[in-house]
Amino acid sequence: MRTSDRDRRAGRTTFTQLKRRDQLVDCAIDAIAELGFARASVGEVARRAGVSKGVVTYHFAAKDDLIGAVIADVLASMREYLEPRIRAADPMQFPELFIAAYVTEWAGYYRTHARDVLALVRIYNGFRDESGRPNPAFDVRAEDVAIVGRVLRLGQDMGRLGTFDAGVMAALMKAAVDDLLTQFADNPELDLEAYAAELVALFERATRPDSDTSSPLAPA
Amino acid sequence: MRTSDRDRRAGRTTFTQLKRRDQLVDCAIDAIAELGFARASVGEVARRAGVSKGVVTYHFAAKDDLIGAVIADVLASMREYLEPRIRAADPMQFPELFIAAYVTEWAGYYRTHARDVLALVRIYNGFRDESGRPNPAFDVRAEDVAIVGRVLRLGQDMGRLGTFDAGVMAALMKAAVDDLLTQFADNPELDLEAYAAELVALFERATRPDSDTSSPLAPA
Amino acid sequence: MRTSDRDRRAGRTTFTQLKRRDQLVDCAIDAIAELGFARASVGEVARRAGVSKGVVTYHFAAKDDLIGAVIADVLASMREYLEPRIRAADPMQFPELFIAAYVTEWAGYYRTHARDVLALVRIYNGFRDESGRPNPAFDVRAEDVAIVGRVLRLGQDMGRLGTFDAGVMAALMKAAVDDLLTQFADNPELDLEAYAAELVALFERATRPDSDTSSPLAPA
Amino acid sequence: MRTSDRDRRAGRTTFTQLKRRDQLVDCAIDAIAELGFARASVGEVARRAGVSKGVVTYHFAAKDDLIGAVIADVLASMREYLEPRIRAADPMQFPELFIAAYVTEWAGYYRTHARDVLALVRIYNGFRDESGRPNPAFDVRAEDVAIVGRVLRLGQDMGRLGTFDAGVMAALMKAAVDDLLTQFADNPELDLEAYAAELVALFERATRPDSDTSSPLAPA
DNA sequence: CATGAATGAGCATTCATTCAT
DNA sequence: CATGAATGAATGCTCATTCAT
Repeated sequence: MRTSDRDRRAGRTTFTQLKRRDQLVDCAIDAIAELGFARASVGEVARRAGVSKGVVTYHFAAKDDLIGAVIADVLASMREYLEPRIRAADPMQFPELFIAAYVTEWAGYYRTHARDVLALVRIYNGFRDESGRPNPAFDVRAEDVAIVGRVLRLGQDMGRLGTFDAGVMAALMKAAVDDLLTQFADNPELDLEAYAAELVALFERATRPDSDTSSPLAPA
Repeated sequence: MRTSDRDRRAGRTTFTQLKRRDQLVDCAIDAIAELGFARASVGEVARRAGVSKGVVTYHFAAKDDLIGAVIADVLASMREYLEPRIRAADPMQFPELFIAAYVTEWAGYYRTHARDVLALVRIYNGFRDESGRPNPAFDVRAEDVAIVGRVLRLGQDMGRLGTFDAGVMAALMKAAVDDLLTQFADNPELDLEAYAAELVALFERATRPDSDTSSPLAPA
Repeated sequence: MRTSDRDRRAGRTTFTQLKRRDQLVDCAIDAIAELGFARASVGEVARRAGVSKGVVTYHFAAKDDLIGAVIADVLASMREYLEPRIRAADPMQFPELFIAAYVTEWAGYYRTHARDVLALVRIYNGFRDESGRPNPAFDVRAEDVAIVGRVLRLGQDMGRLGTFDAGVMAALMKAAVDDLLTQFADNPELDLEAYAAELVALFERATRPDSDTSSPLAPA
Repeated sequence: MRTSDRDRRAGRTTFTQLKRRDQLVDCAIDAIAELGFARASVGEVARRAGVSKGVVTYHFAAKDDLIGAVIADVLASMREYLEPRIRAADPMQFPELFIAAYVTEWAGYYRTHARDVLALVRIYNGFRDESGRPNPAFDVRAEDVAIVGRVLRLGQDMGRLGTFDAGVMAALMKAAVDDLLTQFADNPELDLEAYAAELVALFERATRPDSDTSSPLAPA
């Protein structure tokens, strides 16, 4: 996914190219996370990579392509980390366990990749095209929330989760982990695990089966 | 609060001045909400106001002063709307009702002032000084979360709210209303009241007294 | 000399007008001496006068007119101070005493009017029109040097001064008092009288009759 | 000395870079000498160089760096010309010859480099930072005067020069050559050699051993 | 592949000037 | 007379982009 669009020559992608591209994407992530989207200029990225500005232009026809590569890269890294871990919780079988897995694994990801996600958030917040629309790469965000919503709905159908609007709950779970990242970025001392545990407890209370009706009054 | 700093002599502020300042602040809010912080240049604000760039400079010595005026204005408007309404819920007496009031009133505010809060969020996300620190005007944000936390803790002490980390819950409530704004901005068709009602239900489930122990089993 | 050119109504010049003009010229002198010619904007002058920018424009059609007034004012003040004092030395009768008078009186003038002359010098150095030519008001400078030269030549003709190029000597005397001002501006502790005395001694040595040849050996 | 500060990596400076930098410094000198410091904008310098404004920014991060380069360049050129020539007069052995060397060589330098020194003087007069202090690069000026003073004092100690305040005399010598430059700039027809010769004669008269007391009484 | 050089648009800001009230 | 308001040109600077080598 890091191969230049201008790579006319029969899809060839040399090893050097790949290395350079990755390095540039990496430096871009650093710059964006550290300085914010606005201050992360092409020149700054080149400086951090120790190369000339032209190199960036060579590998990415336009700055937007570099940003796109950052987005794609971070999204891929997120997927690579989260998907197997969440799948391991077997959400289709145990949707009620999915909530804990979702929150916990996001927190786990932040522990090692806060910088990357921070860059992603900075781009999400800072980048609008001329019409004011956000980068289409972020449609994936909405999709993710939709998936979470479907899992929650499944849990409800299975009677393992209580009554609530699955869409709202899914959006809130996303908002919760987003906010956790922001807090972590502002305060690196934050205990991610403890915070995540609190969130899990909180969401479990909010989603557990409706005890009132099924009820402790019923015979054991 | 929109009176020029350069108006040293006798604090005089003419009506015209006030009107222009308000107009400029208004156009700045529009521009920021629509185009994002980065694209909301002084020239763009002037264009929207139908005046020359110099007018902006005349009323606001520097762009930061304009942004500061936007922040101050929106914060003041938020306070003016929210404070009496939330106070009316008498959070000191009925902390458990505060949650509903908090979420509902924020949603109500968004119905008429989404644009303003959106601008505020855009500034919050887009503005970093050279050291990367956010605008100090936003310390108020942390304070607000702290206040919510204190109310929740009070409710716990009064036995009206269950066991949970009040700080985490307060942060999540803030994140929830922030996210609601973002969704509303992306989709103006969103039913704010319905969404808010879901959030209220959700947070009430998550914060209600621990039924297991206090318990319906106890004699009437 | 401080009356506005745009004073259309039958040459009338009210007292208030005069006072304002003088005040503005004064503030302009302050601003130029303190901040340099470039930073002495119309707005700055107005600020120092405690009036609006429009007042300056009202009294001086253009900024150049204000600068012209400053030049004229300071030149007039210099004349008023120096002319009678130097005339008192009776240069036509005693050209050899003129040198001491010239240097001493300039130094004396600086003691109370350094600020004014400093402003003049700043204008002289900072002001060029589009073609790069200095303000024509400074032709007076060359005239002054010419006059000094004539006095020196007279002294030579009278045998009271030695052999030297009167033009060069006159220019150097001007350069000497100019330099004295600069040094005084940089270091207000400078002892003007002592410095002037040294200069006088120096110039007397350089201009005294050629002792070797005309000589004390010659019969009375 | 004209190498960019932004050229961190391995101090590499290409030939082209050097040429462009020199050209820009040259054009800056021209612009400043011709139009004065205030009117010598970055755009003007670029126009004279026949390049876009961005080129100047590319080679000099800020305008101050360009000005700094002009100062450094001209000072270096002055040193390169004057130092060996004045040293050749062996001022430590013959301080009385130093005066002639000093004045003559400055005049000689002006013949080919008036434009450069003029630019330097324009900068000296036009550049103040916000606090009103002149550019620290000009401390060298005071140092030079101090050195001249020391040579004069040495001459006095050796009995080769008369009684006078060496500091005042040194300052006047500097003022004299400065003034010579100004006159030459205003009038390119000026005979530098002749003028310098007059100055030399003048200063020799002013500094020669005190003949009155020691001497004409002595036997022929 | 990589570089340095150059470009030009855009930005915030300063400032002299104009003008209605 | 005086003011506040508005204008528009110019300035220093940043930056994405282009290109010859």
